[in-house]
This record gives sequence, C-alpha cells and structure tokens, in this order.
Amino acid sequence: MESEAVLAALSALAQETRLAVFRMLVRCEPDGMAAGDLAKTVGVPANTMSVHLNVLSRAGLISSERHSRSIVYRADLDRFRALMTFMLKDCCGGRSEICAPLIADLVPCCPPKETVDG
Amino acid sequence: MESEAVLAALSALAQETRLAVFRMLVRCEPDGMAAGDLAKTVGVPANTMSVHLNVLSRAGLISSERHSRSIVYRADLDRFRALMTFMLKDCCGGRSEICAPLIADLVPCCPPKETVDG
DNA sequence: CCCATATTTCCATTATTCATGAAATATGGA
DNA sequence: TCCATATTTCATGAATAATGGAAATATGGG
Repeated sequence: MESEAVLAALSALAQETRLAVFRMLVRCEPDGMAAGDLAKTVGVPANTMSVHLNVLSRAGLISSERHSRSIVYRADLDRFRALMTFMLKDCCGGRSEICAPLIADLVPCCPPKETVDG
Repeated sequence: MESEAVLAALSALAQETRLAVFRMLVRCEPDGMAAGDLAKTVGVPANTMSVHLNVLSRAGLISSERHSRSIVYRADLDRFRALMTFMLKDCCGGRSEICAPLIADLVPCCPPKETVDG
C-alpha cells in the first residue's frame, strides 16, 4: 500500500461519522447497507452521508453497488487489511518483539487457520 | 480504547509529516529522537515540527523527555498497539474468519511467543 | 550575568474540511 | 409521461488545521 493511499485511508477514518459508518459496514458484511439506511442509523442528512460515503469510497475503504433504487455500500475488508498491515509492519520493522504482544492479543479472537490443528 | 481517543489518534496519523515522524520514532525505539533532529530529518522548520509533535503527544502516540537542552521524543508502542487492536477488533467482531488472513500475514513477521513450539 | 543552543508559543495567513439547503440525477411503478 | 423514492451534486458559510516568521522560554557553559 502506498503512503498516499495510507494517508487517504487514515484521513477517511479520522472523522466521527465516517468511523461509525465504516464500523457499521464491517459489522454488516457481507450484506452491506443502503446509503439511506446508513444516514438514518447514524443520524445525519442524506446529502451529508453521501459526502462521507464518497470520502470513504475514494479512500478505497468501501465499495458500492446499485440495487434497484438503493445504492448498497460494503466495507472493503481487503483494503482495510492492507491498511492495518502497513501500519503494523512499521511497528514490527524487523524487530518482532515489538508487536508480538499485539498478535498475541488478536490470535485468541482470530486464530490463523494454518497454525490451528486441522 | 475510547472512541474519542481513537479519533484523535487517527487524526494525528492522518497527516503526511506526522505519519513520517511517527514511523521514524517507531524505527528509533527505544532511543527516541530529539525534536530538532526530527525537524531536520523530515525537512520542516522547528516550529512547525513542534506543533505536529504536540498533536501526536495529545493523541498519546508519543511521549517526550528532556535531555539537557534537547527534548527527546519516543513512540508510545503500547498506545499504538491499543489503536490497532481497537481497529482490528471491529474487523473481527465475533467472526474470526474475516481477519484471520491478516493475522496469517503478520505472524511470519511477529510470531506470538506462546503458540510457537519451544 | 551573558551568550548560544534547543524548543515552544504567539500570531497571521492560507488551505482544507464539514454541514446542509436546494437542485439535479437515477430508478421503478402506474 | 408523471410521480415518488433514493441518492448525489452544487453552492455557500462556518469551523478547523497547516504553515512559518518572530518572540518567548528553558538549559548549560563561561
């Protein structure tokens, strides 16, 4: 992931409404949610929501697909993962002792398939 | 980590100079780097750097300690880890299949001590 | 105390972001 | 075609952030 894209993604998430929207969309995976429903749920006018959705889209964090009259938005988990990986690789930077605790923190929640007995 | 603190941290990192500074400080752990050296390295005036360092400090991502005439800044890896954990817990959200690939991606770099054969 | 170094604070300017009413666009039904 | 629904785009004002010159503060050496 390029540094420019990382900045765009961080900027996109560094705003109350957009962070709430993104978290909501992550929880709604893989169904997604329509723009109007997001506006109602988060409590902002439709046009304001539209602007925020556009920011998240340009940052590559969400995608959209028209379903009849609605436009359904979905979180792009691959992109989000790429962002997290970028941030964490800095943290590791060849010295695995630094972020091993983070991995240890996450593994109970998300065991990597390969290392779990099959 | 509180949502407000998460927003402050994301905002702090969502700026070119500050992201560069933070990455630099992570790489300089545990020695840290003086404000003036950071300004020279990143290529901004000392007063501009001071403002950015203050933003990162208020977000809890860095700490400072005076060493004689210099003020040495260090990355707060625990805080950074807390931020990453907050972001990733959303991603998992009870459905571990979502971010297991991210863990798999990171584990080669940072094997958690407990699950590696001894 | 006086000076040099290191950093921060103050201030003004410019740039960016946010919010929202109003208008425009896209879809589907009668 | 006309209408209702869903969403976006446009225009504008308000708020916030970024930058850097100049001055202020803190430290250590003589």
